[in-house]
Amino acid sequence: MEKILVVEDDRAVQKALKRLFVSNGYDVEIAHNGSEGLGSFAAAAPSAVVLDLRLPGLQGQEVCREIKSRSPNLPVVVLSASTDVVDKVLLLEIGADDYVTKPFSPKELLARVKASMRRASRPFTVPEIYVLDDISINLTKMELAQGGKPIALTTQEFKVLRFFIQNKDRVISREELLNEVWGYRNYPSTRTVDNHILRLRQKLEKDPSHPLHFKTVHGSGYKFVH
Amino acid sequence: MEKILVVEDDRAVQKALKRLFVSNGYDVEIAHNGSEGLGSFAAAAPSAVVLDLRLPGLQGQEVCREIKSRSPNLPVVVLSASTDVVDKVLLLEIGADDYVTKPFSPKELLARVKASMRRASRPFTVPEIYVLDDISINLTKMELAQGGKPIALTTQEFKVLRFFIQNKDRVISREELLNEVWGYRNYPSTRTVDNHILRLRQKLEKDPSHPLHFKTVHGSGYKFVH
DNA sequence: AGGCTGTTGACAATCCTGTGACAAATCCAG
DNA sequence: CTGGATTTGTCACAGGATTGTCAACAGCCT
Repeated sequence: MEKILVVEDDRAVQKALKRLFVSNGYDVEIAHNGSEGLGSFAAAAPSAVVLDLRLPGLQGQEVCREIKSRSPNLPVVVLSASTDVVDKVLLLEIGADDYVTKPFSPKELLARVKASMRRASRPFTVPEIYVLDDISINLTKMELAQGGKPIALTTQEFKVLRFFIQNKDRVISREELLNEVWGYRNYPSTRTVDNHILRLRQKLEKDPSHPLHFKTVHGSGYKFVH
Repeated sequence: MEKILVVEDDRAVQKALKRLFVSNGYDVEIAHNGSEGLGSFAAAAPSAVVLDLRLPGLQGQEVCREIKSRSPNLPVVVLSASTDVVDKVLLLEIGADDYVTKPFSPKELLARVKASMRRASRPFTVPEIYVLDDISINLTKMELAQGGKPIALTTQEFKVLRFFIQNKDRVISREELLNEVWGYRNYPSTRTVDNHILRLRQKLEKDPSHPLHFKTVHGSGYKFVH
């Protein structure tokens, strides 16, 4: 069974989190402060960490940084009070995978933890440069080129493309795509997804009306094949 | 949020159960008698049912049997007075997953309900690729192939196929299939099921008029064998 | 303001599904 | 065994749901 480490000093929140995760089939390990958290992290080998940024003693940020330096792929979801200035740059800097502001809905927290674990468990390492027919896709530089000539993709288009490459052969529902690429906050209509697929087809497929790579799976979503 | 259907005529017990489950993070639907229970069961799509065996009107046993015939995997936990002769054979016969005798401790009931839900949610592990004669069925990619050539299945057809594979050797009634594949909301006619079986036979059987895998069990439903 | 991006809504095209009708098979009572 | 009743197999079709596509709009950054 997958184990989740909860680092949190507030007893009431501890209890609520424990109940939430246990009732959803996870093991839970509780740590009351930062140093205890680091100890448990080493001893318990959790699959994910839920970390309150406001901790007595060793600061939450430090704990996060430390965990991430030792296990870069272990997902860490951060809790923060809504009054805190949650700076995305800070979160990025300390290596958090996601964050939730208190008060949070249990469902949302659970969804985020699950999502981060799913991302982390994807061992499929995608090469830096992915070659699709005569198009080369540089996933880190966010550049595409076809026969020496660059192909322009917008940021969003690129995110969608990358997600499809990372999940090639798997049927992706519009909902999953919205969750994973757009994030939980934004929820544009599903029509948006279709349009992005349309643009990717127009830019990447030889014959956009008979796509070879971006297949539609009627009633389910889309699938990238190669 | 997971919903629990409580079928119980005693107001006091209703209240206690509702409090118990709600305070532990579940949704609760109350039905006061058997026929109401069956109605709620169809409408509310609960994750578990707590059922008092002593009901006015339609007997509790009948309700349990009925629920189980429609959704064999839905956990049903039975309440019975301690003076009742609780026969384990009877419970088995009507399909109950567990039982608790009154007076019961809330903690124990909760634990049993949770346990039965956990058991039920454990998905029958099916290999990712299922091989049926010369057809390979990739259950995650939603792809079928026969001798290198792909076989096209619609989403609905695929869902039906997956359900049969997951329940191989078991006789599936049309009603159960409608519940499990189509969902509680939609209720197309049972003729629909026959047509989907027909299509699966045409696509997957060597001789569709003499099916080797999708057997019909006259008067009961269908059975997938392999 | 002006250009670029992302999103939305409308409409058409396409695909899928449920339904009913009839034929075939099966069951059952006599 | 036999005939009628019930259940199932099979087909074609219409309506509905899903998707492709386009144009226009809103938001943002410069």
